[in-house]
Amino acid sequence: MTNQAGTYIEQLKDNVGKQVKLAGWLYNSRSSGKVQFLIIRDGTGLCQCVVEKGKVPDDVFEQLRHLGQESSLAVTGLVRADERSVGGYELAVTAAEVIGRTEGYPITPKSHGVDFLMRHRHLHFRSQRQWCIGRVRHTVIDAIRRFFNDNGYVLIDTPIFTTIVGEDQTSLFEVDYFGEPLHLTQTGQLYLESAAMSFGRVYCFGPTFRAEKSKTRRHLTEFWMVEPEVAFIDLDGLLELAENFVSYIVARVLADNRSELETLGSDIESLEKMTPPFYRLTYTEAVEILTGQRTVDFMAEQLRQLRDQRQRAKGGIAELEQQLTGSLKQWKRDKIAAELIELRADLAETNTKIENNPKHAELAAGFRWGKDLGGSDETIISQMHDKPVFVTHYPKDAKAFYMKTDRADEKVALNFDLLAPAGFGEIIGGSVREDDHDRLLARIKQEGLNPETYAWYLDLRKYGSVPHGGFGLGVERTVAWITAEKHIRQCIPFPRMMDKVYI
RNA sequence: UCCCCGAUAGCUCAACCGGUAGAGCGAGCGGCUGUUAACCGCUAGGUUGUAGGUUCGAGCCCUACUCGGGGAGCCA
Repeated sequence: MTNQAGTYIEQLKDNVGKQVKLAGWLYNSRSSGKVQFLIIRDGTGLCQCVVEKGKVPDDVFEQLRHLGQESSLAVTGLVRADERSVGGYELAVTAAEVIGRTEGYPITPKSHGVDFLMRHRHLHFRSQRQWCIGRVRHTVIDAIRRFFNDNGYVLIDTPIFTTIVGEDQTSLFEVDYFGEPLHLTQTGQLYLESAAMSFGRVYCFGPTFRAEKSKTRRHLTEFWMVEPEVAFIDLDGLLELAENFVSYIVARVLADNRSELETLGSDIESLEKMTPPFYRLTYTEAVEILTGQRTVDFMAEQLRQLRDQRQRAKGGIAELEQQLTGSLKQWKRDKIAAELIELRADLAETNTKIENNPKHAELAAGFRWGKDLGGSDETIISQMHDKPVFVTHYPKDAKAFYMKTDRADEKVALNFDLLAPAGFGEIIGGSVREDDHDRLLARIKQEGLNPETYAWYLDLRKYGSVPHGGFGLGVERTVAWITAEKHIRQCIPFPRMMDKVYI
């Protein structure tokens, strides 16, 4: 079967003045009696198709007038540039053919709740926002592969069924593997280390599974992670690699998906500043900031701004309510009622932030050296910076057994997290790996892990051990940060969350 | 596992002190030759999450449960 469309919407700019045929779905339509405006999407973009009475057969005009949202159709017409149209081009329709009629499409052009949209995920894809995010995700993944492929890295596919524990036993999904318990991978890193001793620079890229009982906007039980691993590298080398890598991804999205970012409301100006070097803080410095006056002031200022915001919202609501008590035309009342709903939703969100602010301030102030940084602590640090922040040298006891101890300060590990700016939080975690056989063995025992299971991993330290390290970047968190999407469940096609799989 | 919030029309939300449940969008019909989540008129659409309780009377108060949202811990 040949493509029924002669032309895709993204090609319209090269076809001005020509007659073309488009095939797509009816995204929205407006009618003005003798002229109709059909917004059609075809996967490559949106196009306004203008249907004038008399320019098409009367029965076709009538059929289009009653066509439901998301009906599929093919339209033929003349391409012309018009500032008033989405995308700047429109089609003056001369012929149209309905392919699949639709009645009662559930997702309307008005707002919907998260749960409703998730239950209609298979249809939600068609919405503008999801379409934009999907295209950004595509670019992010392509940029990830290109960066490593162009810089001498070899792709290694690490297993999804694993016999080893990377992070924490409790966060693993167990599967019955012909009667034997195995686990779904939570990192490819350990396997990757063995590959790094062969190829030097390697990376793995695939789905990762974590059974953490986390119900937050930055958690999924199944997510995609890319992990490079490099032989003969130190912590500074890793930080440099990570900042070049992240900067490259952002630059690619800015180059390939600018209009999507605009539609999504991303902060393009701020993304353009994402160039090396990023900020560097040690964990100890981060703790000093969190427990110091700077954070007290910062949180107080934030609270003040939130309260202002709340006051403004309340004032707006009161004013609108006052207006409603007067005598008004019905349409005016309705309009005010709609505005009230929006203001109340904003107010509720602001109230939640106000409620959380003191809790987070308290958590930060009460932070003691030795704990891992909490989500809210990361948020505070990242909110204080306009570029990503590396936090390095965490207490080794709070970190995984494979991380190398800093020989200059045995209390800390040679590791780092990368926090995306403006409150997005952690998108990368990485470290230099412990390359001393006896130290690693001791840590494995200390964690209560079985050294026999890790015999092969210990072998890597017996035969030509070298300093090496790597990191993992979460794809969905990166996409969420770049697209300014609040929840990472919107950044993966079919999200799997704690206790919740929709379709 | 813990803390906070919520559940009312297909969807998003109103309903003052407890007194017969209302809008917008969507659907259907009609009007309008440049609309931008178009607009205007009409029509249809409800066992207020479930089970109890208090009351002359419960969407509203009380108890339990179910489901959903946000956050903590943990993490990419």
